[in-house]
Amino acid sequence: MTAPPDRGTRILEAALAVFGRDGFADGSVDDIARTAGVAKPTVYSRFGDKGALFVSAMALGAEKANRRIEQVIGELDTRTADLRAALERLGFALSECMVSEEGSAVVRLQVSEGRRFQQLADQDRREAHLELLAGKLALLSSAGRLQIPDPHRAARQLMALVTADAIALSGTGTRPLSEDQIDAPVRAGVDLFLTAYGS
Amino acid sequence: MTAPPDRGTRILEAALAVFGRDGFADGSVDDIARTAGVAKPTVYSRFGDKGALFVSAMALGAEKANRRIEQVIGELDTRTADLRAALERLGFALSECMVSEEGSAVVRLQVSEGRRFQQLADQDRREAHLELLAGKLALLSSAGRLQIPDPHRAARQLMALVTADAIALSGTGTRPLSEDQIDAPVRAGVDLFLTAYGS
Amino acid sequence: MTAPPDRGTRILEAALAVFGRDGFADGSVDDIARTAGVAKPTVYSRFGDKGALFVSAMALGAEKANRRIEQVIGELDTRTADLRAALERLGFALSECMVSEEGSAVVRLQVSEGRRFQQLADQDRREAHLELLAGKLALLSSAGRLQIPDPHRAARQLMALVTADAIALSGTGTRPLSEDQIDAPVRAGVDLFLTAYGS
Amino acid sequence: MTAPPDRGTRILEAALAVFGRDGFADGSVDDIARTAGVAKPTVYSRFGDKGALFVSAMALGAEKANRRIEQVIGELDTRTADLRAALERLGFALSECMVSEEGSAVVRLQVSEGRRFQQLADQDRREAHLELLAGKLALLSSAGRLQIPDPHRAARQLMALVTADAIALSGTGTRPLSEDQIDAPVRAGVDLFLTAYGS
DNA sequence: TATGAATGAGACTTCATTCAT
DNA sequence: AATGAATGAAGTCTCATTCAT
Repeated sequence: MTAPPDRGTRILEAALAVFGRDGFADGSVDDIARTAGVAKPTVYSRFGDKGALFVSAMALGAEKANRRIEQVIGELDTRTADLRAALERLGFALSECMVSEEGSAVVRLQVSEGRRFQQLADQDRREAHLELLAGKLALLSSAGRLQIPDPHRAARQLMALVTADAIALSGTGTRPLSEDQIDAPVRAGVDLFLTAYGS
Repeated sequence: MTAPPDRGTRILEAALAVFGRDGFADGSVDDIARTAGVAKPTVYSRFGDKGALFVSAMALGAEKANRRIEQVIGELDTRTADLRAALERLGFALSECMVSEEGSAVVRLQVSEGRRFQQLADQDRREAHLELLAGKLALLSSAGRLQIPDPHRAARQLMALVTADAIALSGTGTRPLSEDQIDAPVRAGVDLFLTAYGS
Repeated sequence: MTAPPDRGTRILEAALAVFGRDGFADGSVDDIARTAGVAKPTVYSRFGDKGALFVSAMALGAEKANRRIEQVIGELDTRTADLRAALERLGFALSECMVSEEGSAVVRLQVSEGRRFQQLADQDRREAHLELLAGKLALLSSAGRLQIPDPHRAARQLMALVTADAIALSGTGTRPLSEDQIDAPVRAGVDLFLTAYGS
Repeated sequence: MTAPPDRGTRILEAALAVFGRDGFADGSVDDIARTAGVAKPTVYSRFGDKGALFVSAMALGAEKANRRIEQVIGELDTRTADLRAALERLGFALSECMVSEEGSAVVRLQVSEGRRFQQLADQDRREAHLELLAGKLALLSSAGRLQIPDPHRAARQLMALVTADAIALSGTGTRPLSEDQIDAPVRAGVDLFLTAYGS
């Protein structure tokens, strides 16, 4: 299916892996070039300098993470019979996005390097995701399954309720979580959400 | 009032400032020593090496942050007439803890260096804070002001609802927030909380 | 005649000179790089670290010294008319090898760093030299010029007799010797040798 | 018997041990002070600086080594029935002096630091030892047991013959020797000596 | 265009040496 | 006289970056 990635992509993937593992300052361009199987000057001629390479690599990483989140939200079936179960599935999947190896690496790098590279903020499509989720909730409200006066606000709240604990408990992906450590907060969050907004 | 801090403390304060500004890898011991007004070997003879210095500095930073959070939670008056206002004040104050210059620096460093320095996890007293908050909620429940079957669970949820947006919107303290960006989510969070758990 | 030596060789020559002058611990890589006319990282990328550089430099030094000794022994003419004179020439030359600037530097470094760098022992071709000399003595014995039951043993003895004093008197190359300080022991040594093994 | 050594002596012993183990450059004053159980400034106030301390420590070490050698030579019984055995015993004992832990350490330091500290040459009583041995040989010659025209010269030769191999084979005390590696050259050396000078 | 080799700058760390007590 | 703590200087090593091929 996937064609063998070209040089540029290979470099970005390598950069993402190395920066994700070692951080920006400790991730070495040498290491990246070696991992990508190219010579160092190739990296420089393609991407300028380490900072630009980092921003490009993060664009790739954020893109992947964003797509995954969008897919997860997209899969919320607003016409399901069992709404609670559907919301819980959404919550599990979102938590998984946050604590997964790759997902959490991107988050960690955004947090730790957000100050130095303000551009990283532009790569974060959080607002878009909330918009998407708000749309779903609005549909559920229209259908009379929920009573939601402000869907955007509800979307933010649902997101916070189902992901906050996974992030905190895992140390932003640093420590592995048991199934229950993910499940319990999600179920509790959905429960609270339905209590407040349920019809 | 406060006596001039001794050398050891001055070094830790300097380390916290420098690491908070530049991160662990890019924060230089030279810079820390200069900031503390001591010679570099003094730093080494006191703290061993850069990693140990970092852990010690983070202990100081976490201690400060923890104390502040504990104080904020402690100030929640469970016998207030206006419960909503009291919870909102709590939410504002907690958000402020997370996005403040020093508080967010500690959080960023915990996130970015948590992998390299697993000890940082031990400095995080999140569970203790939640216990404290759960106690307050249990009191409110006993007093009939709220209906809370599981106070620990409710504490987690309240914490998530009132702080998640401030953290996300500020880029973990990286970008300044308008008053409203803090207030609105807090008010919404408290509202949801009271809707679900209110008597 | 000799082409300008390449970078690697220049570095090794410089290292040998610096280590020979200052010892391993006090010989600085900075100094070596400057002497070789290259930048410090060039040294590191070529040779790994200071220890490996030292071992490589010693390999070069030992190689030179060994070749010289082998040549000296090789030049012993077993068919000469004046055997005493030939053996004395050999003794002078060997002594010269031991107390010469470069030769003694190698010896000093082998002695002082032999513990830390056990590999240095492998660079010492003393046994090979003795084998060579033993062969010559065996020839002389076969020709009836000497009566030598055990040529290896005799080779060791001759070597000891003609070099021990030069080494000791010069402080392993540390102090200059007068002609006579070299000549007298050599002559005495050869004399003893011929007295014992002469036909 | 021996009173508990005073502070000064304890420092010198410690210095000798540390320098002997690590060399002059790598032997640290900190380490010496710790080993001696005193504070660093005590070392400085007593001995001036590291170089002076080294020279003093070497004086102690050389003194010990010299005394031992003098005792060994002194024990050569010129009226023994079995002269060969007596000379061999002398040779073994001298070899042992050269390759023993402490003896070889002193030799290595003299070799490696002889250039920097020319004073070390004055601590070497080699000529005195040879004089002592020459006296013994002269007695043997007078008694008709040996035919020695020049006792000083013979002393030098005997010394070289019986110690050179032990020193070379052990890498100046760096590598352990088997019994035979010491014995064989000594026996061979004495044999040669007796062949040449025996009556 | 891709690379092997080179470099300037700077980081961490250690040590001999000295104050202040 | 002895010490705990402090420091200036220096050394090894690494890295982002650039020539020359």
